[in-house]
Amino acid sequence: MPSNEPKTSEDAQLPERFSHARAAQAMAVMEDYVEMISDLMAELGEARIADIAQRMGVTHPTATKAIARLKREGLASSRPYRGVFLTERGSELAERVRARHRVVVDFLVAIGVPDETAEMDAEGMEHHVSDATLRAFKAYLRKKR
Amino acid sequence: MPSNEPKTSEDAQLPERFSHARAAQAMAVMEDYVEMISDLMAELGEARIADIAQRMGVTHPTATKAIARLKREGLASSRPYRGVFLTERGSELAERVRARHRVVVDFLVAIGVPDETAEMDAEGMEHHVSDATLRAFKAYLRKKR
DNA sequence: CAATAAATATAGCCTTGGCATCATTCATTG
DNA sequence: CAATGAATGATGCCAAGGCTATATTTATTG
Repeated sequence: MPSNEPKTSEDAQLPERFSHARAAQAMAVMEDYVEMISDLMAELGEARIADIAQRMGVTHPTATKAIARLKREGLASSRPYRGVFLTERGSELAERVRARHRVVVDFLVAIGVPDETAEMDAEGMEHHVSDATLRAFKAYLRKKR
Repeated sequence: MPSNEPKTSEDAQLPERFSHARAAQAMAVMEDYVEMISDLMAELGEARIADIAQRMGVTHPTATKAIARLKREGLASSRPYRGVFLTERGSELAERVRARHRVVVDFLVAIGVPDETAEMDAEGMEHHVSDATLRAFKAYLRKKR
């Protein structure tokens, strides 16, 4: 028999799907923090550790550690006892994330998901929404309106 | 001023959204393994560590550790050098996960996402799809067909 | 039925993202 | 301008989920 691999038409899960999902998940936390910092700066003029932690629902040490990672990745900057700032790259990421989040929430609401639930689900789903899927969401919203 | 909290109408992210997403994420790995074990048993008659690891795109020790957790959580059972089995609870979970996965993929395809992308995105998204959102997906599919 | 190959198990290490606790610095305000 | 309370920082702990490397067991086959 020439073929031992599962037929392409079958659903016998390729490992790439899982590693891809794992990679997306690894970005998720950073995306959330970056967006939160951006929100806080817009709302309050500054992003303080205490506020970040409170809104993320974690303790300060956890927030501090996350921000340390953002700094390592070149997305944020901060000096002791001062607030946190986003770098150019951080701001750009925040904008993309914010826009995507909005589309996902709007889309869910548009297909009949209650507002609160849409917010809940979007928070986790958004990190796994590819550009292609995002375009499909947008297309649906355009058509519907 | 009587109110210091952000108005309910605003989007000032409640911490619950994030902790909820984190909780969902904590379940995600177990859901994936349980579904994979179920798939392998259906396809090959047994679920061996090597196959699980290969399909999940991880090394065997990683798969072994994940299965140890499933056992601790009462979702799977296994004896040394024998395959892995699902408990009653494990099988039920696998069925729910499989059904949800199918709906998410079908839904994405229905709104115009390419098959391959739908599979990719669904793999990450599905774990954050609530019952309410799942119902909305199903409703859309019914209407569309 | 012994030798070898393939699976499985075990151990140890790393990173991430949680936590609690304690020390330090900042900022009010008495 | 000192004292106190609130933020921040530092340290150390834990579990999960990756990995490599090294036993050990099982299965196959010469």
